[in-house]
Amino acid sequence: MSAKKTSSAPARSAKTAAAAVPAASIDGTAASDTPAQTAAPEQAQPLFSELGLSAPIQQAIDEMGYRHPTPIQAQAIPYVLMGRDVLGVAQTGTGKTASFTLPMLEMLSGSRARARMPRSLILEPTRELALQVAENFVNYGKYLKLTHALLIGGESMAEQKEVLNRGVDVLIATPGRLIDLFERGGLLLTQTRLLVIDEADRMLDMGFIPDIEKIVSMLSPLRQTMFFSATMAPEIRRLADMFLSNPKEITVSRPSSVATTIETGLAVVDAHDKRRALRKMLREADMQNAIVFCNRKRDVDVLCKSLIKHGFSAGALHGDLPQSTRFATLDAFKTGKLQILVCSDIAARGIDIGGLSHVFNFDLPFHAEDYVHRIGRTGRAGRTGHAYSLATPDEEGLAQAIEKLTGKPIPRIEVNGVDNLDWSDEPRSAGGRRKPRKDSAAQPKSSAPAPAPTPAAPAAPAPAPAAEKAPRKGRRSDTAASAPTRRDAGLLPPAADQGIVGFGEDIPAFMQLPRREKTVIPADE
DNA sequence: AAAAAAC
Repeated sequence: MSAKKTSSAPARSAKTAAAAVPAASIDGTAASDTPAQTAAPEQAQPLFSELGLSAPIQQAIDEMGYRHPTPIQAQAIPYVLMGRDVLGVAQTGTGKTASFTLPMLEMLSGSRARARMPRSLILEPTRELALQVAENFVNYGKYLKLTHALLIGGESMAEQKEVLNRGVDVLIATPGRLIDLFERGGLLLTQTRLLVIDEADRMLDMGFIPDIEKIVSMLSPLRQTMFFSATMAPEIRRLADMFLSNPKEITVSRPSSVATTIETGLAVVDAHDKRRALRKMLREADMQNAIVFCNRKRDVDVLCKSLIKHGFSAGALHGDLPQSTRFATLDAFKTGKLQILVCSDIAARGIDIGGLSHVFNFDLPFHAEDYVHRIGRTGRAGRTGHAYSLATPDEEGLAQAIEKLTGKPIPRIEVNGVDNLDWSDEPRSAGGRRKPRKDSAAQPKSSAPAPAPTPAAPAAPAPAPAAEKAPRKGRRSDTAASAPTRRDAGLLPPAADQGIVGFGEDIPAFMQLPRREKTVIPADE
């Protein structure tokens, strides 16, 4: 497949991209996620060569060193090739992605794409997952002349349109951009006969289902549909009934229940001690690489900066970062250039990183099920994983919800060098949810409180601090004396990198507050 | 409460 990417995604080593398909054998034992393979190794395992894939695809599989399909692959591929709808209940790490990419390549290899009419469509909830699927197509389609396009937000639409105009065989998309482009007339889905809805449970959580319904309604009812979800909640079942017709249902479970392959621990500390506690844990862990989850994007930035400041090799990943940074950071982590990935729940599910030794929860997740997804990033391929969490004394409820869901208590652990607390302890810092900020030096605070940074700040014509209260609007008309600019027309965001101009010495205090992207790390010791 | 996803 000649990879026509609309993204500027960095090249990926075959090893990491192939991680969705567990290696057949590394050290003599089946590096499998499935009980079928570990429980009955003496049983003859199916071979890829028996699945009816043609020579170019088989050769790509061979070259990547795979001989045995995973259970979901062995079960799904024949049915997909038969033209059946498939309902797959499987998580990442089971080889799910190749269970649809391989037969899709086979079915598409006979003919060619037509302009603006993709022949197949794969829907993914996040851009990172979309990229991961695209890499799968590149790897397995290397001996086919098929094209694919990545249709995701955050990147140039013109470029994506151009690729679509030339015609693509496989379109891999996140819902927002797909609908956007469709509504602009850049896309026709009438010829799309293969549809994959991946990570359906997550799409549901993220509120994508109306979008998915809309997209499905654009497709021909003659299509073949593959629908994947990690769980089969009633709501998901209802969706499956709506989108699929007489599907072959395939369920594969992951053997790694939390207890057996992941060692867990929970330390209760004061909020002020969290970063110190984490550093201690990071230093004392026998750690190859680690993901650290935070509940908030802001905290991801703060924590990552702090870790770097303390000499750790860390990078940040969350949805407010530019797309190029997101892909580059993930790639650096996967290839070992970064040891620690600090992220939001953007990476809690789906993203497949081979050989991750540790997961840390800097915050306990709000929803217990997210805990399971987060720590499921480690403990793969037969190795013991490690998942350690930090909690504050007021978060007993979150911990209990997790223990109830998993049916296992999380052993309490203590971190050296910080106050190890108990649920009954009072938070050290009084004053409710917000910690009192000790950032006096960084922020020039005049005796009068700084005005809120709302451009709409209405009449406040105090004489002396007049300049301080000047709304941004005034600044614009000041700088753009005569000719209105695109920025004035609201076509461009306010200049981010150009310092503050137009005030001479009298720059309003609020404009000197740190910007979001210039994260200030509050003191923690 | 938070995160993700379109400009």
